[in-house]
Amino acid sequence: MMSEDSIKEYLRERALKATPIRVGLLSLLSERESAIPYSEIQENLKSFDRVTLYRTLNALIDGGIVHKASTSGDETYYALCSQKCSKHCHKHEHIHFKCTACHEVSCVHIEQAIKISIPNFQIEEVSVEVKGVCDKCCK
Amino acid sequence: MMSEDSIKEYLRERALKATPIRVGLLSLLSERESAIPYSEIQENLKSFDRVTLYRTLNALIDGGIVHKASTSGDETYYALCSQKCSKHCHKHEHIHFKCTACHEVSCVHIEQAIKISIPNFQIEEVSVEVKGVCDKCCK
DNA sequence: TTTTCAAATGCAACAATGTTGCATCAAAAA
DNA sequence: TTTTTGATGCAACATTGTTGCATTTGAAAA
Ligand SMILES: [Mn+2]
Ligand SMILES: [Mn+2]
Ligand SMILES: [Zn+2]
Ligand SMILES: [Zn+2]
Repeated sequence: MMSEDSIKEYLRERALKATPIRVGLLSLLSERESAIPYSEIQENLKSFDRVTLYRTLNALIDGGIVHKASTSGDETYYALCSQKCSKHCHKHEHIHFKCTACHEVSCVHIEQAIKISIPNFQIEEVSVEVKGVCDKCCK
Repeated sequence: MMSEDSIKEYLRERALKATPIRVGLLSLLSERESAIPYSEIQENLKSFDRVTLYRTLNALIDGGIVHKASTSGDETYYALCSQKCSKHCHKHEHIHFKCTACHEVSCVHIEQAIKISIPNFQIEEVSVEVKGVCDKCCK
């Protein structure tokens, strides 16, 4: 949950104009804990043109503020990056979890570092998507 | 690489009619080591209707013969399942690797079992997608 | 071999996602 | 306040994926 002012500041810090759709998108993403599917974002920002929304998403992904949290399949989900991300370093040390009960997709930090090694392959990036039941739905 | 006859037999074993597009799709998939993106499959089977291709892909996925090897993002890739898969058990103990040099997507078996645990979450399925440089492109 | 019929196909139509070009507009700097 | 670069809206387009329905065909039964 970020205030409108801190969102505007955050954008300008990263050399992005603080336009209404950008502020709207970032407040939407910041007021949720989970990632949001494209269709729902569009629904929430339907006063803006769909093309502009796509350009906005891409601009913010480019700027290291937003990332896709796809979870293989149907819809594309979007979530806020940690403040550590930037245009030039856009790495995530978390997994994406899709709950089969509530269907929420969330970014989850895990303790164990995932180390994959394959003989004669050079590993650059590992992404892990997990399905299961989230803590809220478990209890 | 499977012969046309063994493909037909394989389909009938799983209660699927051995139609031309199914045989065509399976020979295409079996003559490659890597997964194939949808667009390329369509290009190779363009004598068939696009709708039929989609229905074929779904039927074979349903039957435990083919699986998606998505590798987060743009295109959907398809690959043959191991012969162990079936309609009712469709599990894969391998990762999907996308080479940033040759852009091939492949199913790669790894030795280490990936164990993810998150406190208070129930894990059902873990899928791992890795980017890097494949063995062919490394040497 | 011929008959039969459920299953598979092709076609038309549709919906959703995503992209590009271009004229206009506005945020932030000068 | 003016300037100007970058952001927006609109039209048009491409691709992916789905559904309904009439027609055809694979494979089993007769
Ligand atoms: Mn994430
Ligand atoms: Mn695979
Ligand atoms: Zn849940
Ligand atoms: Zn390669």
